[in-house]
Amino acid sequence: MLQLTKRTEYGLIALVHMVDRRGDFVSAREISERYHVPRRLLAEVLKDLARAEVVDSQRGATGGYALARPAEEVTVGEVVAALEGAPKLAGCETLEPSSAGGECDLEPSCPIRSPLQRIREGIWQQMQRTTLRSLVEPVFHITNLKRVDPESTLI
Amino acid sequence: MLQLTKRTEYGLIALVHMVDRRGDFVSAREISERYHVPRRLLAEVLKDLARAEVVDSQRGATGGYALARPAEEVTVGEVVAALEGAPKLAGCETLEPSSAGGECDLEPSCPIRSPLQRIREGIWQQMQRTTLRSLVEPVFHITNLKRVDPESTLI
DNA sequence: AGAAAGAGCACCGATCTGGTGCCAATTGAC
DNA sequence: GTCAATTGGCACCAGATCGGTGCTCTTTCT
Ligand code: SF4
Ligand code: SF4
Repeated sequence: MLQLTKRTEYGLIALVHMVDRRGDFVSAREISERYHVPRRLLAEVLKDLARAEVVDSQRGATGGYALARPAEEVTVGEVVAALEGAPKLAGCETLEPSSAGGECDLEPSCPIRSPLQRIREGIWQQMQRTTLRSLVEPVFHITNLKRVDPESTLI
Repeated sequence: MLQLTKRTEYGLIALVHMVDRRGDFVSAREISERYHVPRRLLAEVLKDLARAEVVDSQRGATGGYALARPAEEVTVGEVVAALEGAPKLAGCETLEPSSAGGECDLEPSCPIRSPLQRIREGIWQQMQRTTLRSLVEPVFHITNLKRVDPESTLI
């Protein structure tokens, strides 16, 4: 449906909350109460982010989560990839040469396969050059855009 | 899941097939056999595209579908919007002030709402400047990119 | 010992998606 | 006029996905 899942949104919210708090472990409960997000689901999401080494996790009474890297080095694309897999846009794009083959049986005659991949590449790059820092401070985002898109109000 | 639906893919395939055939009405059956796409589903999709005035439809024995405008004036974004609604990326973005309100109950405290909208805007613009013509002849697409993105190999 | 936190896993209901069935209306060919 | 081919409209289905929860176990601080 060309829409991010709630899991990804919750993950981004949590990550933004952790920006500039390195070393300070924040519990899932705290975040869930702060933003009115289901606690258990958020925990599940943060677990996945810990697996992807986007955040560090600490167990125990005063445990929680903290950014594993500075906010400038964590991209939205990375978060999306960790929580819902690399964006595919079309069903045929096998990133890994997955063994259980036949994704789409009309690949040979499909006239839109490679064009769609080009579009997806653009979306992907946009997400990869959007960092957590640029989420919390829009200036960074605009700067990044300027670098590749001089005229912001096109069309 | 950040992926186009099969409906949209089938629609794009059909539209690409109609490029440079203005005035010639192509039946859903012909396209379905040519690309091995479910005939009934394709018909449903083309019906929606006809409603959105992307294609003209003609009933009867020699009927079918044809592009309503030249391929340079039909954008991928328009097709996506017609087949799965304008891309939202997040659940809260109400394009129309929809009466049945409460999309997301944490809007007031959500720290990622407006940043996500910016990203979505970028994706949306990319789809809107990709025309049917640029799908069938990649040169157009590259040209369009050049106009706004002088360095193609960024990152 | 006890409280607070994450890890793991299974599970559920609602929604969306891909796809089909069936019939009516339209139109051209014979 | 009749027939075949086509679109239009609607309902319906099975499977996948999504949002969310329950329960138990382990870890760690107090
Ligand atoms: S081969 Fe074509 S129809 Fe099949 S998944 Fe890829 S883009 Fe879509
Ligand atoms: S308000 Fe925030 S969490 Fe809710 S749908 Fe919008 S972006 Fe997502």
